[in-house]
Amino acid sequence: MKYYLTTPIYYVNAAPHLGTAYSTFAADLIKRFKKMEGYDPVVLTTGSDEHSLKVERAAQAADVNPLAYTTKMAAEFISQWAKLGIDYDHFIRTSDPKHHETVRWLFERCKKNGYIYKGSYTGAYCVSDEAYVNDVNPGDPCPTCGNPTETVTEENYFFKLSAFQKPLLELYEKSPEFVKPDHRRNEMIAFVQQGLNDLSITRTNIQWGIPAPVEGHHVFYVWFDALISYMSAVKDDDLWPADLHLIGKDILRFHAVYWPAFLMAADLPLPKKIFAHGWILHEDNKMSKSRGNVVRPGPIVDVVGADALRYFLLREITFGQDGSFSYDALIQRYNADLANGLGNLASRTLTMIHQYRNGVIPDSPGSSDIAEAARRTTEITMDAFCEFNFSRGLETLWSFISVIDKFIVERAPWKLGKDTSDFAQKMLDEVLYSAAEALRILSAWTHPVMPNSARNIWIQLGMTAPIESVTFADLHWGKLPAGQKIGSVAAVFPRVDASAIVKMENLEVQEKARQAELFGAAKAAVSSAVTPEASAAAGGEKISIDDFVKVELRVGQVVSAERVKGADKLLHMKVDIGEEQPRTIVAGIAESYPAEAMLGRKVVIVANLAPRKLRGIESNGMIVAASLEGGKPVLAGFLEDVPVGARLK
RNA sequence: GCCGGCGUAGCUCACUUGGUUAGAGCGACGGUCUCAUAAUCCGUAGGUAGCAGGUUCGAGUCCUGCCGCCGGCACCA
Repeated sequence: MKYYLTTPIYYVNAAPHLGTAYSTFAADLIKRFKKMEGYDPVVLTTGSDEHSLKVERAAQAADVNPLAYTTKMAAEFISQWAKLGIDYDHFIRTSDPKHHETVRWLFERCKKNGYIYKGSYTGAYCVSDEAYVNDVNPGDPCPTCGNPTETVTEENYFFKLSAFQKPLLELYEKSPEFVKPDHRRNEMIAFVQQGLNDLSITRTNIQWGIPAPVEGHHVFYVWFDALISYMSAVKDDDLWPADLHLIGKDILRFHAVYWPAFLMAADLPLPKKIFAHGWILHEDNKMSKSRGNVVRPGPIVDVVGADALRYFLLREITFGQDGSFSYDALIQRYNADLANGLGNLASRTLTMIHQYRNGVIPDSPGSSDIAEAARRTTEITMDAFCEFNFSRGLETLWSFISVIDKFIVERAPWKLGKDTSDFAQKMLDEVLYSAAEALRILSAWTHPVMPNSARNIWIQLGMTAPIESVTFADLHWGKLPAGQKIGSVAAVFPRVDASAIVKMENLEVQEKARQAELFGAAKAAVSSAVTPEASAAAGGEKISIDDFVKVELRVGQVVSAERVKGADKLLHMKVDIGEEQPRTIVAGIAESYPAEAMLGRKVVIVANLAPRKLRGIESNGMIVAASLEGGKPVLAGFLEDVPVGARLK
């Protein structure tokens, strides 16, 4: 029976970091686990999401065509995955002609079934960026460049998402396994119950995208492109539907709502399961470029190996929840679990077999207590892994390790070795066989999580069949052949000390610089010292002084401020900017600035912004604040005292 | 603001439907063994189960209120 699973396809504007590596590690683990369960073939798809205006611009700035640009970026992912030892089968790029064909095919099917219509899309458009701005109301300032947006209407193709409210709710109801974990499923139900709006699925202002098979220039918009790659990758292989889409919680809605709706519209089978995992936090903070706390996997792999990182992430973090990464915690777990635990068990067991039995596995049925412990360990771990509860599964395996360690100490084989009586020698055989057999089972079990280290132990045990071919049927007690000659012993997880952290941190600095150069190739072509983000933030083009003076910035003083009822972020203020009446301004700053703190405060106001109603209150202007990605706004202010009404220019 | 979740030892978490002195791993401390990677093993310390009430013979477990944290939506950016 086949098993087809996918990672998200990764957007090529940023290099792989710990979060993307995490998704991919987990997918790789599940692939190997499913193989052990006996599924065949087990196919894993990953890839790159390459179309967008932003990519088009970045390529332009780098003075290369978009395909050349994204090829370079995709190559970075491919080389990272190689370094991390990811065993994927397909790397699908959305720029692949095969994918273009699939997208158009799916579009035609949806259209034939009556779920596509041409309509007009009205949205906020930023003239200076020449781009539609999503999730912004017309008249709001553009989030990228800050210029006011305009309301523009454009002919677009729409997907009738609204028609799928009921079918989706039925799907969630009938297939409780479709969205996992359960609380995510509940969120999706709540979201769909609120009603669904049709989706605009094409754009006319983008060149770098998949042309829609319609009159005029229309290119498919992100989700009616990226999602379909899961299908494109295996279109000819009879693998659809996917058994699992593994994703991060941030893109759940697209996978759990849009994607099944597209497929239903096209009358195609639905994926079996969408599993949303959590985020990796860096020392309890969300990783983001603007905070500069992004951790990359490469340096960690260079110092402690990919297996150690994989083990850490999957053991430390309950799969599905957010979790925290720190170099410190990594090293601690490495030493405690891998070096002192599994590594040491392998080392002591194999050394004793060399020492007392000339490197030959003794002939003994082993201890029945240990055999029973092994059986229960497999049973519990199997349940945990089947539910993708990897941390629980690993915990179970490690408690088995401690059972063996305890068993060895109780039987004291080093004493038995000195006792030549038959009884003692038979007992010694039993101890050594039990430990070795436990080790064989443990290495097979840990193979999906730590492929290289597990193979290492497997080979040291003298096993000849490739560990990749092991299935759970091979895990029964007693399958370790007596008389087998074991290999030479070498530490699988040498202990590391705090200097490893320094090494990783130093390498991280280098890796950051390397990636910045790679992904910042645009900067050389644009202008001397601007990064791609900065140039994008500046709108990608220069404006004249005339453009600037159109924006009337004035100093104002807050004369009253109160929270807007029913909104977390809104502050309703009256601001004196030297006019007869104070202006009414509603601003989304309440989370960082309580009303009391605003009273009397001098602020910078965009005075000639078109009025806009927010929660029923007409706002006449906007307060200038630094807006950090994912962070709270910080108000602009002055170091010297400035009279109310003064113009900024 | 609406909906949902969580709050148990220094850290990470467990405790099946309410039932004896609330457990585990890591970390700390003390001891032990010598096969082993200053590893293993044994032991010790450490918890008013967020706070306050209530139901009950009995509550970490059920109910209410409050405090704190998180997620989704709204809203904002």
